[in-house]
Amino acid sequence: METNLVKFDSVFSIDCVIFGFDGSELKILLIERNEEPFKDWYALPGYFVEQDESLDDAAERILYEFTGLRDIYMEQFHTFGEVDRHPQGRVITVAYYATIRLNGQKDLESVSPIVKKAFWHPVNKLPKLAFDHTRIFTTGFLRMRRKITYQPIAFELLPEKFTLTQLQNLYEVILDKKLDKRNFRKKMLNYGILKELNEKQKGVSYRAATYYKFDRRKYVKLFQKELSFGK
Amino acid sequence: METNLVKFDSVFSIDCVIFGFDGSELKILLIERNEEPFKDWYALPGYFVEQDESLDDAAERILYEFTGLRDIYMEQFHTFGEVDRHPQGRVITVAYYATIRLNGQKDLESVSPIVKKAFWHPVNKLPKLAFDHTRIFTTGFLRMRRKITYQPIAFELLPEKFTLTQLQNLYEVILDKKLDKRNFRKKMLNYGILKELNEKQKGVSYRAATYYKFDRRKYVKLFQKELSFGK
DNA sequence: TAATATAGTGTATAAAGTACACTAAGATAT
DNA sequence: ATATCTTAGTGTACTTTATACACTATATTA
Repeated sequence: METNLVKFDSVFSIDCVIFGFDGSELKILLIERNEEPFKDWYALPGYFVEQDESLDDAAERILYEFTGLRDIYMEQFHTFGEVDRHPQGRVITVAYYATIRLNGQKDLESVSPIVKKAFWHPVNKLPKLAFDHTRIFTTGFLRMRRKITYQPIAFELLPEKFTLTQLQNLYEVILDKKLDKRNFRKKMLNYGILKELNEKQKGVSYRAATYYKFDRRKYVKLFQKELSFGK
Repeated sequence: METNLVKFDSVFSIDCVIFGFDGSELKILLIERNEEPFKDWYALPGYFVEQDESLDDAAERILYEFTGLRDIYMEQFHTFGEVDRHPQGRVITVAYYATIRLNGQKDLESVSPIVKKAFWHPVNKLPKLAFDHTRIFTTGFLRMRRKITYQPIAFELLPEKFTLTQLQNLYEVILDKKLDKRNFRKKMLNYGILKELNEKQKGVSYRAATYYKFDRRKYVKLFQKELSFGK
């Protein structure tokens, strides 16, 4: 793999683990690399941080350049600094993750020559990824899974309007287990962060489900009071 | 402040937020700097990562060199990468935290010329710190506070043998609120991770309390089953 | 032996989580 | 029109966990 590549002393990079949900499958955003090392491999969107930009800014810029996605709220989750993780030199990478909704219309379009294409891939049956990106993905996935148990981040993955069954499917996919329908609904509705809409599913060949949407204001209120230890 | 300092392009560093508890006060480990920039200022123990060491290794080494402490389990919690956070150039720092017990006997002793001295300082009334270390400390403190609500990390801060009242004091200091004695004891004992010892306090001028110790095996068992969403 | 200071204990109530199975409604085929 | 299919939608009893609250026990010292 190591051809006649430039060597560098030490650089920072960013890698992004972007989760998306299409209603039934949980996906992750990958790119196909157009540059050595790991040319033609699949990888997480990620690249070097510039001298004059903060980590958060770099994450936003790189995600845009590689995939065309903008205005995605990403959160840093871990920094990977093994000595040999990059064949060209010492690269320490700060990993970010985000959860976003997949509307069919959002086309991915790279404006970077480093990227052959960007695409969504189901998180099950991930192919081998470049560098240590498989490990980065796994760490990010576990972090996201843990977070969903104490913050209802699942809403960010769903379309604007969604049914309770879709919401439950998403939880089941992420947690990888079946949940009880009645208990799930009770719990979610009790949070008080769902608005029932005056609208039902159309074009389904069975009883149409009611659509809900997410009340972002109440969500913020509810989850900003930090967990307390009780009295 | 900026004298005729070396400039560097980009480097990684480590900073450590080490919490200690002496039975009544929660403290943090600080150093007094013996080197520009911020010579004579107080700061978190932290320095540059070498080319050939991983982040975790660097954290361990730097903590030892600066304070004499060894074999401390530290956990990475955030990476700070603002462009101007270091006056000499672009320094991205990976912050670690740990919670340890303060036995009087553990003397702090720096073997580094960069450090004038290392010492424990109460987390209340922290002095102004070098660089953005106040912010790093605050982020670490909030992380630790959150963690204590779902993992009994407090045991790592206490001496080998401790009384339930000491344990409760610690929780009250960290959470900054009073807890109910009976409920606290019930909850802690219910975890099943405490062993009651056949030994009581000595030299106190009131009824002596029973000592407990922490059953690390049961602890690990209990808190390795990840939080679940229920059924 | 009285005073003081902290250790140690129980019970009733409220809230949250869990287990579990049937009816309702729309679409489609006959 | 009616029977069939498929998913939506609902309630209740039980268990577990959290909360509120005040007195007795024991060691030390005056």
